[in-house]
Amino acid sequence: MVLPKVVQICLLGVSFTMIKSTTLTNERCSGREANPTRSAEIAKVLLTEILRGQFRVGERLPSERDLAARFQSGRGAVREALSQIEQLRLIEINPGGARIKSIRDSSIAVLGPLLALDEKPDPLLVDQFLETFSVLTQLSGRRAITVMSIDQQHALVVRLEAMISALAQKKFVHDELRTFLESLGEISNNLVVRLIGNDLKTQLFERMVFKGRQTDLDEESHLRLLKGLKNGIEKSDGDLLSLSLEEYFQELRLGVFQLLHSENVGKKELL
Amino acid sequence: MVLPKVVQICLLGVSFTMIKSTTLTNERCSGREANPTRSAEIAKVLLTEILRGQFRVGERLPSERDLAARFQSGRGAVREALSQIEQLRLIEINPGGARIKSIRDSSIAVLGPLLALDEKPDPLLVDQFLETFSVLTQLSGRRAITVMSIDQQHALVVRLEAMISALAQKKFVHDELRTFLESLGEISNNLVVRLIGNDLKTQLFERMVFKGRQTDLDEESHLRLLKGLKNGIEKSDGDLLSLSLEEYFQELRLGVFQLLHSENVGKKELL
DNA sequence: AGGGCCAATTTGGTAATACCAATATGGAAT
DNA sequence: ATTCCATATTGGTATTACCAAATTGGCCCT
Repeated sequence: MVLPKVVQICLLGVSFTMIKSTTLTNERCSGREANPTRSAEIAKVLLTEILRGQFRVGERLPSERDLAARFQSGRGAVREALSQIEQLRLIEINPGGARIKSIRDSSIAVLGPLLALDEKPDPLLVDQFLETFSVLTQLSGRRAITVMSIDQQHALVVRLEAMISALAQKKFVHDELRTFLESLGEISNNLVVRLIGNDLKTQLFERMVFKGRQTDLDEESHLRLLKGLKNGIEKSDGDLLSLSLEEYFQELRLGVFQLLHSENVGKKELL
Repeated sequence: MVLPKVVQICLLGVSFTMIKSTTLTNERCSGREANPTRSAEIAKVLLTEILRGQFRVGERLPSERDLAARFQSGRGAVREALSQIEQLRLIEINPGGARIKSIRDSSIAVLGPLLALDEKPDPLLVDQFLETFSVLTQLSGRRAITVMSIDQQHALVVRLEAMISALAQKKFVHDELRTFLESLGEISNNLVVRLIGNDLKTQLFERMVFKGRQTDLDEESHLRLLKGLKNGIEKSDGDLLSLSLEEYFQELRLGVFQLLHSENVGKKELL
C-alpha cells in the first residue's frame, strides 16, 4: 500500500487530510469504496479525461461500442457511466453521439473530481470553496438568530461558554465547533442551503480523511469567533454573528491558501 | 392537451411562468423534451414516489427485476434510472437491494423535482431558494467590485445609467438587468458560485417557461436597485452594492411569497 | 463545379438472456 | 433465544439482437 501524498487543512474546526486522487485502478487503498462498480470506474476515467480538457467543447466522445471495447466491458456499463456524466451536465447524449459541454455550465458535482485532478487541489478553487461556504454559513447563522426560540438561544450560549472555557484550558474544541455550526444550520431550517452544503461537503470533504486534531489557526482566532458568536446570539444581532464568522473564515482561507501554495511542487503535471 | 395551472413569478428581472409537473406519461406537452428516454421516465416516476414519502428511510426499493416488470421495460433501463437516482444520494444501491436515504442528505438536484411535486411549488421552498440566490448574488457583486478593472467598472456604470434612463421612460429593463447580474458573476470569476448557480437555475428555471415581460415589483424598487448598484460600483463599495441587492431580493421574495400564497388552493394533495 | 438530396452507415435506446458474486432470508442445530 | 449455514434473492456485468434517429458521404441535379 503506497502512502499517498497528503495535504492537511483545518476546516470548520476539524483537521482533515486531503488525499490526492490515486490512479484509477487501485482505488481500494483508502478503504472507502471497497467494491467500486465497473461503471463507476469507467465514469471516473472518462470524467477525469474530460476535466483535463482532452476533448474540446462540442467534440464527440467515442461511441459507446468503442468505449466498451476500450474498457473491455459491456455496453451497459459504459452507458451507465455516460449517463452519470450526463447528469453532471458535462456531456449531452443523443442518438448520433455524446458531445462535450463546457465545464462552466456543468453541475456542482464536478468540483470534487476537479479538486482531485492533480495530486494537490487547486488553491484558488479551495479558496473559492471556502468563500462560498463562508457566506452560506453566515446566512444560516443570521436565519437561525431570527427564528430560534429562547430555549434554543440559551442552549447555544451555554455551549459557546463551555467551548470558551475549554479553549482557555488549551483544549481543542473542533468537534464542538463543527457540531455547533451544524446546529445553526438545523435551526435556520433552510433546505436549499442544507442541500447545497451537502453537495459542497461531499465534493470537498469526501476526498478528505480525518487525520487528527490540529489547527492552522491560533487560539486567538477561535476565541474571537466564539466570543463573537456568543455576543451575536445573546443580543440576537445577526450582523455581529455574521461578521465573526466572516472574519474567522477569512483567516481560515488565508491559512489554507498559503498552506496549499507553500508546498507547490509537482502540480499541474498531467496524466 | 390540458392547460396546466401556472404560477407567474418575476425573477432576476425576467418574468417566468412556472408550470406544474404534469402527469408522468404525457410529458411532451411542454415541447421541451420531445424524446424522453425510457430510463428518464422511470427515474422521474420513482423519484416522485420517493420524494412523496411513499417509502420510508431505510426501506428497500422493489428489485430491479420487479421494477422492470412493473414498467414493462428491460432491466437496463431500470438500472440507468436507479443509477441516476443514486447520484442524487436519495438511494443507496447495493447487492441485495436499493435502500432509501433521507432527502435532507441528498443532492441539490432534488430541488427541482421537489418543487414540481405539487401543481404549485412550495412557497417556503421558493423563498429559501431566493434567499440563497440573494446571498450568492451579493457575494458575486462584492467579489466583482474588488477584482474589476477600471474599464470594466466604467462599462458597468454606463450600462446601469442606460437602464436607469430607460426605466425613466417606462421601458422594461429585465433582460438588461439579468445580463448585468450575470456580468457581475463573470467578473467575480468564482467557479464554485457559478456552478452552484448553474444547479439552482436548472432546478428552478428549467421548470419555468418564459411567458412575457411583467414584473411584480414596481419601478421604484428597480430604480432603487439600479441606483444602488451604480453607487456601489462607482465608489467600489461592496457593502453598498450588497445592501442594494439584498433589499431588492427582499422585496422580490415578499412579492413571490404572497403571490404563491394568494392562490393557495389545491395544494398538498398527494398523487 | 457547387449545392442540395437521399440512402447507407453509425450511433444511441432498449429488450432479452445468461452468469457471477454479494447479500438477504429462513430454517435447522445448538 | 442465538448461531450458523444452505438457499433464494438481488445487484453487476457481458452478450446479442433489433429499432430509431442522426450522421455521413456519395450521387444527382442544376
